[in-house]
Amino acid sequence: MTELGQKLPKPVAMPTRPRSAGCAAADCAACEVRSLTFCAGLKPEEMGRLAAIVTRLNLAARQMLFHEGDSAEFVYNVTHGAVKLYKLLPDGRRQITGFLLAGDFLGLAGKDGYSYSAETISPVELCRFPRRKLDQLFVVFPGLEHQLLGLATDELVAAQDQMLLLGRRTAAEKVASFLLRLSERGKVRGQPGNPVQLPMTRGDIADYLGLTIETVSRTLSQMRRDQLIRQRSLTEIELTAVERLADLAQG
Amino acid sequence: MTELGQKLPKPVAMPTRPRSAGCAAADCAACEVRSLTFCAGLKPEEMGRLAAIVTRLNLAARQMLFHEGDSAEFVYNVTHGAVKLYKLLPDGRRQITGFLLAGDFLGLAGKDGYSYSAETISPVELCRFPRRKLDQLFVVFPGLEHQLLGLATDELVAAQDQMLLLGRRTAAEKVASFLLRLSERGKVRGQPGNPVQLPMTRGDIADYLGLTIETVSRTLSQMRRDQLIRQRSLTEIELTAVERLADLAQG
DNA sequence: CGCACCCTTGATCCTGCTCAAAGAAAGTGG
DNA sequence: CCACTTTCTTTGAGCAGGATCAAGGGTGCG
Repeated sequence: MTELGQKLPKPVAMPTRPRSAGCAAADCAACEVRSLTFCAGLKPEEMGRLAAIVTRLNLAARQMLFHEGDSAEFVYNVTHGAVKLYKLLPDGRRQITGFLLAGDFLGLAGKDGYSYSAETISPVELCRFPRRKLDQLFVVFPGLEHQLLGLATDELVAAQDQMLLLGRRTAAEKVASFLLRLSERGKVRGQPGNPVQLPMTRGDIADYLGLTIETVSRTLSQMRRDQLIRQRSLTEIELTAVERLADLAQG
Repeated sequence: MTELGQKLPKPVAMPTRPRSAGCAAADCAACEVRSLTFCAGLKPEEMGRLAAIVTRLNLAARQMLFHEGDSAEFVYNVTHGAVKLYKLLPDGRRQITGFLLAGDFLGLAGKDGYSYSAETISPVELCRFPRRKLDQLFVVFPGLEHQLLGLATDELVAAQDQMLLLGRRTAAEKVASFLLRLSERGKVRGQPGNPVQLPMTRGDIADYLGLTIETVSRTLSQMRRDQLIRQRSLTEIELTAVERLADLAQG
Protein backbone atom coordinates (compact mmCIF):
# COMPACT_ATOMS: atom_id res chain seq x y z
CA MET A 1 0.00 0.00 0.00
CA THR A 2 2.95 2.33 0.47
CA GLU A 3 3.17 3.20 -3.21
CA LEU A 4 0.09 5.34 -2.86
CA GLY A 5 1.99 7.98 -0.97
CA GLN A 6 4.44 8.52 -3.81
CA LYS A 7 3.98 10.74 -6.78
CA LEU A 8 2.76 8.54 -9.60
CA PRO A 9 5.61 8.25 -12.11
CA LYS A 10 3.82 8.85 -15.43
CA PRO A 11 0.98 6.44 -14.70
CA VAL A 12 -0.16 5.95 -18.27
CA ALA A 13 -3.44 4.05 -18.32
CA MET A 14 -2.58 1.65 -15.53
CA PRO A 15 -4.78 -1.43 -15.42
CA THR A 16 -7.46 -1.66 -12.76
CA ARG A 17 -6.17 -3.26 -9.61
CA PRO A 18 -8.39 -5.92 -8.06
CA ARG A 19 -10.00 -4.90 -4.80
CA SER A 20 -7.80 -5.70 -1.86
CA ALA A 21 -8.58 -6.39 1.76
CA GLY A 22 -8.12 -3.29 3.90
CA CYS A 23 -8.68 -1.11 0.86
CA ALA A 24 -10.88 1.87 1.59
CA ALA A 25 -9.57 2.47 5.05
CA ALA A 26 -5.95 1.87 4.32
CA ASP A 27 -6.04 3.89 1.12
CA CYS A 28 -7.64 6.91 2.62
CA ALA A 29 -4.90 6.94 5.19
CA ALA A 30 -2.21 6.36 2.62
CA CYS A 31 -3.14 9.15 0.25
CA GLU A 32 -3.26 11.69 3.07
CA VAL A 33 -6.60 13.19 2.19
CA ARG A 34 -8.39 11.47 5.04
CA SER A 35 -10.23 14.52 6.23
CA LEU A 36 -11.90 15.02 2.88
CA THR A 37 -12.88 11.57 1.67
CA PHE A 38 -16.13 9.75 1.92
CA CYS A 39 -14.59 7.61 4.65
CA ALA A 40 -13.67 10.59 6.83
CA GLY A 41 -14.45 10.05 10.50
CA LEU A 42 -16.10 6.68 10.10
CA LYS A 43 -15.87 3.96 12.71
CA PRO A 44 -13.48 1.07 12.05
CA GLU A 45 -16.33 -1.34 11.46
CA GLU A 46 -17.93 0.97 8.89
CA MET A 47 -14.59 1.39 7.19
CA GLY A 48 -14.18 -2.35 6.96
CA ARG A 49 -17.58 -2.79 5.37
CA LEU A 50 -16.80 -0.06 2.87
CA ALA A 51 -13.47 -1.67 2.08
CA ALA A 52 -15.31 -4.86 1.20
CA ILE A 53 -17.33 -3.23 -1.57
CA VAL A 54 -14.79 -0.78 -2.99
CA THR A 55 -12.90 -1.17 -6.24
CA ARG A 56 -9.80 0.90 -6.82
CA LEU A 57 -9.32 2.24 -10.35
CA ASN A 58 -6.51 3.94 -12.19
CA LEU A 59 -7.37 5.93 -15.28
CA ALA A 60 -5.35 7.86 -17.82
CA ALA A 61 -6.16 11.45 -18.73
CA ARG A 62 -9.22 12.18 -20.92
CA GLN A 63 -11.16 9.08 -19.90
CA MET A 64 -14.90 9.18 -19.33
CA LEU A 65 -16.08 7.92 -15.95
CA PHE A 66 -19.70 8.15 -17.10
CA HIS A 67 -22.01 10.25 -19.24
CA GLU A 68 -24.93 12.45 -18.25
CA GLY A 69 -28.03 10.29 -18.11
CA ASP A 70 -26.20 7.01 -17.49
CA SER A 71 -27.89 4.99 -14.79
CA ALA A 72 -26.04 5.80 -11.58
CA GLU A 73 -24.56 2.48 -10.52
CA PHE A 74 -21.50 3.82 -8.73
CA VAL A 75 -20.27 6.59 -6.54
CA TYR A 76 -16.60 7.55 -6.52
CA ASN A 77 -13.96 9.05 -4.35
CA VAL A 78 -10.99 10.62 -6.12
CA THR A 79 -7.69 9.87 -4.41
CA HIS A 80 -5.24 11.29 -6.99
CA GLY A 81 -5.51 13.52 -10.03
CA ALA A 82 -8.24 15.79 -11.38
CA VAL A 83 -11.69 15.14 -12.83
CA LYS A 84 -14.12 17.52 -14.52
CA LEU A 85 -17.92 17.30 -14.42
CA TYR A 86 -19.94 18.93 -17.17
CA LYS A 87 -23.27 19.29 -18.89
CA LEU A 88 -23.78 19.86 -22.61
CA LEU A 89 -26.42 21.67 -24.66
CA PRO A 90 -27.53 20.01 -27.91
CA ASP A 91 -25.43 22.45 -29.97
CA GLY A 92 -22.26 21.66 -28.05
CA ARG A 93 -22.13 24.52 -25.57
CA ARG A 94 -20.67 23.16 -22.36
CA GLN A 95 -20.93 24.09 -18.71
CA ILE A 96 -18.42 22.54 -16.34
CA THR A 97 -20.16 22.18 -12.99
CA GLY A 98 -17.11 21.21 -10.99
CA PHE A 99 -13.48 20.20 -10.83
CA LEU A 100 -12.66 17.33 -8.49
CA LEU A 101 -9.29 16.85 -6.86
CA ALA A 102 -7.83 14.28 -4.48
CA GLY A 103 -10.29 13.67 -1.65
CA ASP A 104 -13.38 14.77 -3.55
CA PHE A 105 -16.49 12.70 -3.88
CA LEU A 106 -18.81 12.31 -6.88
CA GLY A 107 -21.70 10.29 -8.11
CA LEU A 108 -24.84 11.52 -6.38
CA ALA A 109 -27.67 11.25 -8.87
CA GLY A 110 -31.38 11.82 -9.13
CA LYS A 111 -33.84 9.37 -10.58
CA ASP A 112 -32.84 10.22 -14.18
CA GLY A 113 -29.32 8.92 -13.69
CA TYR A 114 -26.18 11.01 -13.43
CA SER A 115 -26.97 14.66 -14.01
CA TYR A 116 -23.56 15.38 -15.56
CA SER A 117 -20.74 13.69 -17.44
CA ALA A 118 -17.44 13.00 -15.69
CA GLU A 119 -14.08 12.95 -17.45
CA THR A 120 -10.55 12.71 -16.14
CA ILE A 121 -8.26 15.68 -16.75
CA SER A 122 -5.03 14.10 -15.58
CA PRO A 123 -4.20 10.50 -14.73
CA VAL A 124 -6.58 9.67 -11.91
CA GLU A 125 -6.77 7.19 -9.08
CA LEU A 126 -10.13 6.63 -7.45
CA CYS A 127 -12.27 4.40 -5.27
CA ARG A 128 -15.50 3.14 -6.79
CA PHE A 129 -18.46 2.01 -4.66
CA PRO A 130 -21.46 0.16 -6.15
CA ARG A 131 -24.47 2.22 -5.25
CA ARG A 132 -26.61 -0.89 -4.73
CA LYS A 133 -24.28 -2.36 -2.15
CA LEU A 134 -23.81 1.00 -0.52
CA ASP A 135 -27.58 1.28 -0.06
CA GLN A 136 -27.55 -2.10 1.65
CA LEU A 137 -24.87 -0.87 4.01
CA PHE A 138 -26.98 2.17 4.85
CA VAL A 139 -29.55 -0.10 6.43
CA VAL A 140 -26.96 -1.50 8.83
CA PHE A 141 -24.86 1.65 9.25
CA PRO A 142 -26.98 4.79 9.10
CA GLY A 143 -23.81 6.73 9.83
CA LEU A 144 -22.77 6.17 6.23
CA GLU A 145 -25.87 7.84 4.93
CA HIS A 146 -25.33 10.68 7.38
CA GLN A 147 -21.88 11.08 5.89
CA LEU A 148 -23.34 11.20 2.41
CA LEU A 149 -25.90 13.84 3.41
CA GLY A 150 -23.05 15.98 4.67
CA LEU A 151 -21.25 15.67 1.34
CA ALA A 152 -24.42 16.46 -0.60
CA THR A 153 -25.01 19.54 1.54
CA ASP A 154 -21.46 20.80 1.01
CA GLU A 155 -21.86 20.31 -2.73
CA LEU A 156 -25.10 22.23 -2.64
CA VAL A 157 -23.50 25.16 -0.87
CA ALA A 158 -20.72 25.18 -3.46
CA ALA A 159 -23.27 25.02 -6.28
CA GLN A 160 -25.07 28.06 -4.90
CA ASP A 161 -21.80 29.97 -4.73
CA GLN A 162 -21.19 29.06 -8.33
CA MET A 163 -24.63 30.34 -9.33
CA LEU A 164 -23.77 33.72 -7.81
CA LEU A 165 -20.49 33.71 -9.72
CA LEU A 166 -22.06 32.73 -13.04
CA GLY A 167 -25.03 35.05 -12.80
CA ARG A 168 -23.61 38.19 -11.24
CA ARG A 169 -19.84 38.42 -11.39
CA THR A 170 -17.74 40.07 -14.10
CA ALA A 171 -15.03 38.23 -16.02
CA ALA A 172 -12.24 39.58 -13.82
CA GLU A 173 -14.14 38.72 -10.65
CA LYS A 174 -14.79 35.22 -11.95
CA VAL A 175 -11.15 34.51 -12.70
CA ALA A 176 -9.97 36.02 -9.42
CA SER A 177 -12.51 33.95 -7.45
CA PHE A 178 -11.44 30.86 -9.33
CA LEU A 179 -7.76 31.30 -8.52
CA LEU A 180 -8.45 32.04 -4.87
CA ARG A 181 -10.73 29.03 -4.49
CA LEU A 182 -8.17 26.72 -6.04
CA SER A 183 -5.60 28.14 -3.66
CA GLU A 184 -7.86 27.51 -0.69
CA ARG A 185 -8.56 23.97 -1.79
CA GLY A 186 -4.84 23.37 -2.03
CA LYS A 187 -4.33 24.61 1.51
CA VAL A 188 -7.11 22.43 2.90
CA ARG A 189 -5.27 19.49 1.38
CA GLY A 190 -2.09 20.49 3.15
CA GLN A 191 -0.49 21.71 -0.08
CA PRO A 192 1.16 25.12 -0.33
CA GLY A 193 -1.87 26.93 -1.82
CA ASN A 194 0.56 29.20 -3.63
CA PRO A 195 1.55 28.79 -6.39
CA VAL A 196 -1.77 27.41 -7.61
CA GLN A 197 -1.80 24.31 -9.81
CA LEU A 198 -4.11 24.40 -12.83
CA PRO A 199 -4.44 20.86 -14.17
CA MET A 200 -7.25 21.94 -16.51
CA THR A 201 -6.98 23.79 -19.83
CA ARG A 202 -8.04 27.39 -20.46
CA GLY A 203 -11.02 25.98 -22.31
CA ASP A 204 -12.06 24.04 -19.22
CA ILE A 205 -11.69 27.14 -17.06
CA ALA A 206 -13.78 29.13 -19.54
CA ASP A 207 -16.54 26.53 -19.53
CA TYR A 208 -16.47 26.51 -15.74
CA LEU A 209 -16.72 30.29 -15.42
CA GLY A 210 -19.22 30.88 -18.22
CA LEU A 211 -16.66 32.72 -20.36
CA THR A 212 -14.73 32.09 -23.59
CA ILE A 213 -11.16 30.86 -23.82
CA GLU A 214 -10.09 34.25 -25.14
CA THR A 215 -11.59 36.14 -22.23
CA VAL A 216 -9.94 33.85 -19.68
CA SER A 217 -6.60 34.27 -21.42
CA ARG A 218 -6.95 38.04 -21.70
CA THR A 219 -7.99 38.34 -18.06
CA LEU A 220 -5.00 36.34 -16.88
CA SER A 221 -2.72 38.47 -19.07
CA GLN A 222 -4.17 41.62 -17.56
CA MET A 223 -3.66 40.22 -14.05
CA ARG A 224 -0.07 39.51 -14.96
CA ARG A 225 0.39 43.09 -16.19
CA ASP A 226 -1.19 44.32 -12.96
CA GLN A 227 1.26 42.23 -10.94
CA LEU A 228 -1.54 40.26 -9.33
CA ILE A 229 -0.15 36.97 -10.51
CA ARG A 230 2.99 35.50 -12.04
CA GLN A 231 2.73 32.63 -14.50
CA ARG A 232 5.50 30.17 -13.68
CA SER A 233 4.18 27.90 -16.40
CA LEU A 234 0.87 27.27 -18.11
CA THR A 235 -0.25 25.07 -15.24
CA GLU A 236 1.29 26.93 -12.33
CA ILE A 237 0.27 30.42 -11.27
CA GLU A 238 1.74 32.30 -8.37
CA LEU A 239 -0.58 34.69 -6.55
CA THR A 240 1.60 37.73 -5.89
CA ALA A 241 -1.11 39.94 -4.35
CA VAL A 242 -3.70 37.76 -2.65
CA GLU A 243 -5.21 40.75 -0.90
CA ARG A 244 -5.84 42.68 -4.10
CA LEU A 245 -7.08 39.53 -5.80
CA ALA A 246 -9.60 39.07 -3.01
CA ASP A 247 -10.78 42.67 -3.41
CA LEU A 248 -11.17 42.04 -7.11
CA ALA A 249 -13.12 38.84 -6.43
CA GLN A 250 -15.68 40.71 -4.25
CA GLY A 251 -16.44 38.90 -0.97
CA MET B 1 -57.84 21.73 9.77
CA THR B 2 -60.28 22.40 6.97
CA GLU B 3 -59.34 26.03 6.63
CA LEU B 4 -56.06 24.98 5.09
CA GLY B 5 -57.68 24.08 1.85
CA GLN B 6 -59.15 27.53 1.37
CA LYS B 7 -57.47 30.48 -0.25
CA LEU B 8 -56.04 32.64 2.48
CA PRO B 9 -58.09 35.86 2.59
CA LYS B 10 -55.37 38.55 2.89
CA PRO B 11 -53.58 36.84 5.78
CA VAL B 12 -51.61 39.85 6.93
CA ALA B 13 -48.88 38.75 9.35
CA MET B 14 -50.95 36.17 11.13
CA PRO B 15 -49.53 35.13 14.48
CA THR B 16 -47.83 31.77 14.81
CA ARG B 17 -50.26 29.03 15.65
CA PRO B 18 -49.17 26.73 18.45
CA ARG B 19 -48.17 23.27 17.31
CA SER B 20 -51.09 20.93 17.20
CA ALA B 21 -51.32 17.19 17.52
CA GLY B 22 -51.53 15.49 14.14
CA CYS B 23 -49.89 18.46 12.51
CA ALA B 24 -47.24 17.41 10.03
CA ALA B 25 -49.11 14.41 8.75
CA ALA B 26 -52.53 15.98 8.69
CA ASP B 27 -51.27 19.19 7.12
CA CYS B 28 -49.41 17.52 4.33
CA ALA B 29 -52.60 15.72 3.48
CA ALA B 30 -54.68 18.86 3.82
CA CYS B 31 -52.64 21.01 1.51
CA GLU B 32 -52.61 18.36 -1.17
CA VAL B 33 -48.94 18.50 -1.91
CA ARG B 34 -48.21 15.23 -0.18
CA SER B 35 -45.98 13.82 -2.88
CA LEU B 36 -43.58 16.75 -2.68
CA THR B 37 -43.14 17.44 0.99
CA PHE B 38 -40.53 16.34 3.43
CA CYS B 39 -43.05 13.93 4.89
CA ALA B 40 -43.71 12.18 1.58
CA GLY B 41 -43.88 8.42 1.88
CA LEU B 42 -42.99 8.22 5.53
CA LYS B 43 -44.35 5.57 7.85
CA PRO B 44 -47.14 6.58 10.24
CA GLU B 45 -44.82 6.36 13.22
CA GLU B 46 -42.26 8.62 11.58
CA MET B 47 -45.01 11.06 10.65
CA GLY B 48 -46.18 11.15 14.24
CA ARG B 49 -42.72 11.93 15.54
CA LEU B 50 -42.32 14.68 12.99
CA ALA B 51 -45.68 16.09 13.96
CA ALA B 52 -44.47 16.34 17.53
CA ILE B 53 -41.58 18.68 16.67
CA VAL B 54 -43.16 20.80 13.93
CA THR B 55 -44.35 24.38 14.27
CA ARG B 56 -46.74 25.81 11.71
CA LEU B 57 -46.11 29.41 10.68
CA ASN B 58 -48.03 31.97 8.64
CA LEU B 59 -46.10 34.87 7.21
CA ALA B 60 -47.08 37.93 5.19
CA ALA B 61 -45.31 38.81 1.95
CA ARG B 62 -41.77 40.27 2.12
CA GLN B 63 -40.85 38.65 5.41
CA MET B 64 -37.38 37.24 6.00
CA LEU B 65 -37.24 33.63 7.12
CA PHE B 66 -33.52 33.92 7.77
CA HIS B 67 -30.39 35.60 6.43
CA GLU B 68 -27.34 34.10 4.78
CA GLY B 69 -24.89 33.13 7.50
CA ASP B 70 -27.51 32.74 10.24
CA SER B 71 -26.92 29.62 12.27
CA ALA B 72 -29.18 26.97 10.78
CA GLU B 73 -31.55 26.07 13.57
CA PHE B 74 -34.54 25.10 11.45
CA VAL B 75 -35.54 23.42 8.25
CA TYR B 76 -38.83 24.33 6.58
CA ASN B 77 -41.46 22.90 4.33
CA VAL B 78 -43.56 25.40 2.39
CA THR B 79 -47.24 24.47 2.29
CA HIS B 80 -48.69 27.62 0.68
CA GLY B 81 -47.28 30.63 -1.10
CA ALA B 82 -43.92 31.43 -2.65
CA VAL B 83 -40.47 32.01 -1.15
CA LYS B 84 -37.25 33.24 -2.78
CA LEU B 85 -33.71 32.25 -1.80
CA TYR B 86 -30.85 34.58 -2.67
CA LYS B 87 -27.26 35.51 -2.18
CA LEU B 88 -25.86 39.05 -2.24
CA LEU B 89 -22.53 40.55 -3.23
CA PRO B 90 -21.16 43.37 -1.04
CA ASP B 91 -22.17 45.97 -3.65
CA GLY B 92 -25.77 44.77 -3.72
CA ARG B 93 -25.79 42.57 -6.80
CA ARG B 94 -28.13 39.69 -6.11
CA GLN B 95 -28.44 36.14 -7.35
CA ILE B 96 -31.67 34.33 -6.60
CA THR B 97 -30.80 30.65 -6.25
CA GLY B 98 -34.33 29.34 -6.15
CA PHE B 99 -38.05 29.95 -5.92
CA LEU B 100 -39.96 27.69 -3.54
CA LEU B 101 -43.62 26.85 -3.93
CA ALA B 102 -46.09 24.75 -1.98
CA GLY B 103 -44.49 21.39 -1.20
CA ASP B 104 -40.90 22.58 -1.43
CA PHE B 105 -38.33 22.06 1.26
CA LEU B 106 -35.58 24.42 2.44
CA GLY B 107 -33.03 24.84 5.12
CA LEU B 108 -30.13 22.51 4.39
CA ALA B 109 -26.99 24.30 5.49
CA GLY B 110 -23.26 23.73 5.74
CA LYS B 111 -21.15 24.45 8.80
CA ASP B 112 -21.17 28.22 8.15
CA GLY B 113 -24.92 28.46 8.64
CA TYR B 114 -27.48 29.04 5.92
CA SER B 115 -25.78 29.64 2.58
CA TYR B 116 -28.54 31.97 1.37
CA SER B 117 -31.21 34.34 2.62
CA ALA B 118 -34.87 33.35 2.43
CA GLU B 119 -37.71 35.84 1.97
CA THR B 120 -41.40 35.36 1.35
CA ILE B 121 -42.79 36.64 -1.97
CA SER B 122 -46.47 36.18 -1.20
CA PRO B 123 -48.23 35.32 2.05
CA VAL B 124 -46.75 31.98 3.05
CA GLU B 125 -47.70 29.06 5.19
CA LEU B 126 -44.99 26.67 6.26
CA CYS B 127 -43.92 23.92 8.63
CA ARG B 128 -40.80 24.56 10.67
CA PHE B 129 -38.70 21.75 12.17
CA PRO B 130 -35.94 22.39 14.73
CA ARG B 131 -32.80 20.93 13.23
CA ARG B 132 -31.57 19.76 16.64
CA LYS B 133 -34.67 17.70 17.31
CA LEU B 134 -34.68 16.43 13.76
CA ASP B 135 -31.13 15.14 14.22
CA GLN B 136 -32.30 13.28 17.32
CA LEU B 137 -35.07 11.66 15.30
CA PHE B 138 -32.54 10.57 12.68
CA VAL B 139 -30.92 8.31 15.24
CA VAL B 140 -34.21 6.49 15.82
CA PHE B 141 -35.60 6.75 12.29
CA PRO B 142 -32.83 6.60 9.70
CA GLY B 143 -35.59 6.73 7.08
CA LEU B 144 -35.94 10.44 7.79
CA GLU B 145 -32.33 11.07 6.96
CA HIS B 146 -32.73 8.99 3.82
CA GLN B 147 -35.62 11.26 2.87
CA LEU B 148 -33.46 14.31 3.43
CA LEU B 149 -30.65 12.90 1.30
CA GLY B 150 -33.12 12.46 -1.52
CA LEU B 151 -34.24 16.08 -1.22
CA ALA B 152 -30.64 17.29 -1.13
CA THR B 153 -29.82 15.26 -4.23
CA ASP B 154 -32.78 16.65 -6.13
CA GLU B 155 -31.76 20.17 -5.17
CA LEU B 156 -28.25 19.45 -6.37
CA VAL B 157 -29.48 18.27 -9.75
CA ALA B 158 -31.59 21.42 -10.08
CA ALA B 159 -28.61 23.57 -9.08
CA GLN B 160 -26.49 22.02 -11.81
CA ASP B 161 -29.19 22.69 -14.38
CA GLN B 162 -29.23 26.29 -13.23
CA MET B 163 -25.46 26.55 -13.65
CA LEU B 164 -25.83 25.46 -17.27
CA LEU B 165 -28.56 28.04 -17.74
CA LEU B 166 -26.59 30.86 -16.11
CA GLY B 167 -23.30 30.09 -17.79
CA ARG B 168 -24.27 29.09 -21.29
CA ARG B 169 -27.77 30.09 -22.28
CA THR B 170 -28.84 33.30 -24.05
CA ALA B 171 -31.42 35.67 -22.61
CA ALA B 172 -34.25 34.26 -24.72
CA GLU B 173 -33.29 30.68 -23.82
CA LYS B 174 -33.18 31.60 -20.15
CA VAL B 175 -36.64 33.13 -20.13
CA ALA B 176 -38.12 30.30 -22.19
CA SER B 177 -36.59 27.69 -19.87
CA PHE B 178 -37.91 29.57 -16.89
CA LEU B 179 -41.49 29.66 -18.15
CA LEU B 180 -41.43 25.99 -19.11
CA ARG B 181 -40.00 24.94 -15.76
CA LEU B 182 -42.64 26.89 -13.88
CA SER B 183 -45.27 25.25 -16.04
CA GLU B 184 -43.87 21.79 -15.28
CA ARG B 185 -43.76 22.52 -11.57
CA GLY B 186 -47.37 23.55 -11.72
CA LYS B 187 -48.33 20.31 -13.41
CA VAL B 188 -46.46 18.19 -10.88
CA ARG B 189 -48.55 19.92 -8.23
CA GLY B 190 -51.72 18.99 -10.06
CA GLN B 191 -52.30 22.57 -11.20
CA PRO B 192 -53.04 23.37 -14.84
CA GLY B 193 -49.46 24.24 -15.83
CA ASN B 194 -50.89 26.68 -18.34
CA PRO B 195 -51.37 29.58 -17.84
CA VAL B 196 -48.26 29.92 -15.68
CA GLN B 197 -48.45 31.87 -12.43
CA LEU B 198 -45.59 34.29 -11.73
CA PRO B 199 -45.80 35.30 -8.06
CA MET B 200 -42.38 36.99 -8.29
CA THR B 201 -41.54 40.40 -9.80
CA ARG B 202 -39.62 40.98 -13.04
CA GLY B 203 -36.70 41.99 -10.86
CA ASP B 204 -36.79 38.66 -9.08
CA ILE B 205 -36.89 36.81 -12.39
CA ALA B 206 -33.94 38.87 -13.64
CA ASP B 207 -31.89 38.08 -10.55
CA TYR B 208 -32.75 34.40 -10.92
CA LEU B 209 -31.73 34.24 -14.59
CA GLY B 210 -28.65 36.44 -14.35
CA LEU B 211 -30.21 39.21 -16.45
CA THR B 212 -31.51 42.76 -15.91
CA ILE B 213 -35.14 43.71 -15.42
CA GLU B 214 -35.13 45.44 -18.79
CA THR B 215 -33.88 42.39 -20.62
CA VAL B 216 -36.50 40.17 -19.00
CA SER B 217 -39.23 42.64 -19.90
CA ARG B 218 -38.01 43.06 -23.47
CA THR B 219 -37.69 39.31 -23.94
CA LEU B 220 -41.24 38.72 -22.72
CA SER B 221 -42.48 41.49 -25.03
CA GLN B 222 -40.71 39.87 -27.97
CA MET B 223 -42.25 36.50 -27.09
CA ARG B 224 -45.63 38.16 -27.01
CA ARG B 225 -45.02 39.68 -30.46
CA ASP B 226 -43.90 36.23 -31.68
CA GLN B 227 -47.12 34.71 -30.36
CA LEU B 228 -45.22 32.38 -28.05
CA ILE B 229 -47.05 33.67 -25.00
CA ARG B 230 -50.04 35.79 -24.04
CA GLN B 231 -49.94 37.96 -20.93
CA ARG B 232 -53.28 37.66 -19.19
CA SER B 233 -51.98 39.88 -16.42
CA LEU B 234 -48.62 40.75 -14.95
CA THR B 235 -48.62 37.57 -12.90
CA GLU B 236 -50.26 35.20 -15.33
CA ILE B 237 -48.75 34.13 -18.64
CA GLU B 238 -50.33 31.75 -21.07
CA LEU B 239 -47.96 29.60 -23.12
CA THR B 240 -49.50 29.62 -26.58
CA ALA B 241 -46.76 27.64 -28.34
CA VAL B 242 -45.14 25.28 -25.88
CA GLU B 243 -43.39 23.38 -28.67
CA ARG B 244 -41.69 26.47 -30.07
CA LEU B 245 -40.86 27.67 -26.57
CA ALA B 246 -39.16 24.33 -25.91
CA ASP B 247 -37.13 24.67 -29.12
CA LEU B 248 -36.11 28.14 -28.02
CA ALA B 249 -35.10 26.84 -24.60
CA GLN B 250 -32.74 24.25 -26.14
CA GLY B 251 -33.14 20.79 -24.57
C1' DC C 1 11.65 17.49 -36.77
C1' DG C 2 6.88 17.96 -37.70
C1' DC C 3 2.32 17.79 -36.32
C1' DA C 4 -1.44 18.70 -33.22
C1' DC C 5 -3.13 21.07 -29.75
C1' DC C 6 -3.27 24.85 -26.73
C1' DC C 7 -2.58 29.58 -25.64
C1' DT C 8 -2.19 34.50 -26.63
C1' DT C 9 -3.24 38.70 -28.89
C1' DG C 10 -5.63 41.82 -32.11
C1' DA C 11 -9.74 43.64 -34.64
C1' DT C 12 -14.47 43.84 -34.91
C1' DC C 13 -19.17 42.75 -33.66
C1' DC C 14 -23.29 42.13 -30.95
C1' DT C 15 -25.87 40.74 -26.96
C1' DG C 16 -27.30 42.41 -23.04
C1' DC C 17 -26.43 46.46 -19.80
C1' DT C 18 -27.00 51.33 -18.48
C1' DC C 19 -29.41 55.44 -18.47
C1' DA C 20 -33.73 57.72 -19.04
C1' DA C 21 -38.64 58.48 -19.18
C1' DA C 22 -43.35 57.42 -19.12
C1' DG C 23 -47.22 54.34 -18.17
C1' DA C 24 -49.56 50.80 -15.08
C1' DA C 25 -50.51 48.81 -10.73
C1' DA C 26 -50.79 48.76 -5.95
C1' DG C 27 -50.56 50.57 -1.54
C1' DT C 28 -51.68 54.82 1.82
C1' DG C 29 -53.92 58.31 4.06
C1' DG C 30 -57.49 61.69 4.12
C1' DC D 1 -63.76 56.52 -2.48
C1' DC D 2 -60.27 59.19 -4.42
C1' DA D 3 -55.81 61.75 -4.67
C1' DC D 4 -51.20 60.85 -3.88
C1' DT D 5 -47.11 58.23 -3.49
C1' DT D 6 -44.45 54.38 -4.31
C1' DT D 7 -43.18 50.56 -6.78
C1' DC D 8 -43.18 47.84 -10.82
C1' DT D 9 -43.15 47.41 -15.78
C1' DT D 10 -42.36 48.74 -20.41
C1' DT D 11 -39.93 50.94 -24.08
C1' DG D 12 -36.26 53.67 -26.29
C1' DA D 13 -31.39 55.28 -27.13
C1' DG D 14 -26.77 54.56 -26.59
C1' DC D 15 -22.89 52.00 -24.71
C1' DA D 16 -19.65 48.38 -23.44
C1' DG D 17 -18.22 43.90 -21.75
C1' DG D 18 -17.38 39.94 -23.49
C1' DA D 19 -18.04 37.10 -27.82
C1' DT D 20 -16.57 36.10 -32.39
C1' DC D 21 -13.37 35.87 -36.06
C1' DA D 22 -8.66 35.57 -37.33
C1' DA D 23 -3.75 34.95 -37.05
C1' DG D 24 0.49 33.80 -34.92
C1' DG D 25 3.35 31.69 -31.18
C1' DG D 26 4.34 27.87 -27.62
C1' DT D 27 4.62 23.39 -26.06
C1' DG D 28 4.63 18.57 -25.97
C1' DC D 29 4.47 14.27 -28.19
C1' DG D 30 5.38 10.81 -31.79
